[in-house]
Amino acid sequence: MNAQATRILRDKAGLSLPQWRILALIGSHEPASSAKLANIFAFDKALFSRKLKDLVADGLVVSETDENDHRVHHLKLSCRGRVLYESTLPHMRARQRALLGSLSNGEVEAFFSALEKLENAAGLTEFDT
Amino acid sequence: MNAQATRILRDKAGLSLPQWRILALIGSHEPASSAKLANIFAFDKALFSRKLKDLVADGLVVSETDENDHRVHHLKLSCRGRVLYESTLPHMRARQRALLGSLSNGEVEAFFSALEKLENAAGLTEFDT
DNA sequence: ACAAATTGCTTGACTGGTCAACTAATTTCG
DNA sequence: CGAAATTAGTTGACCAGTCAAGCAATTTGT
Repeated sequence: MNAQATRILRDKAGLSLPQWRILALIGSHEPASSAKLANIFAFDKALFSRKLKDLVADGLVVSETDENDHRVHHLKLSCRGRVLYESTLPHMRARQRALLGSLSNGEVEAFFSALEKLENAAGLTEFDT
Repeated sequence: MNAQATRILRDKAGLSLPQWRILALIGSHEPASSAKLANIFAFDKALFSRKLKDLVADGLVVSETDENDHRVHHLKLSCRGRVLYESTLPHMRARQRALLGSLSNGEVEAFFSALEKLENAAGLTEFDT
């Protein structure tokens, strides 16, 4: 599944998967969001920092430091970034529909429910024995 | 979940996750199996080769080249390897039970069924549009 | 028999991802 | 105020995993 997404993004947008995730995160959380807000999305801050740097270098994202707090950077898509985001989004939505379309609504719900339970079980089990 | 397994293996056996997977693969497919047989288990052959080298260097696995075909290596656990395998297996089985125990039998079945469908959908969808 | 294809495996180069240490800016609190 | 704790973000080091190229042994086809 990962490889599929990677291939689509490379062919359609010239982006890596983490780059797309960040671009989409910013695109869907504008007008302003700091990396901290993105951090809440279970996205490693180190990876975020590095891939964001690429996006800024490519001119897809503009980052300007806050006036009051010089630590925070406000991120938004550049014109090119927004165009790329909006032209890529339909492809990724289509992929998502195609993936989830192989399952019934009930199956989708059960799948995510089970996944969540597994995650919780993995996190809570201590195994000090 | 991955991190949980990694921590258990580090604490109980001093193994990395891929090392354990290889050790368990050999341990459960003795008396003899070449890396090719392991390759069928969706295990990247490059990673297999490198991690196997570590296991051999650590004296947990013995590798002897086939008499007739000098390309293939027959792999089996050393004494220490077998002891480690058999002492680690219960911990990993307990983990698996704890994980799957958070789900009903029906949920487990539905989860793997959905996962398989998703994998197929990802593999088959072409997205040439 | 012997060149060409195949097979088993190794190596190199690269991306993704995680953790810990670090810097700098800011807030908290005695 | 000013030292200590917190927060935002960067960097370094490392492991997992994948892909392609390579090498040597073997099989195939003529």
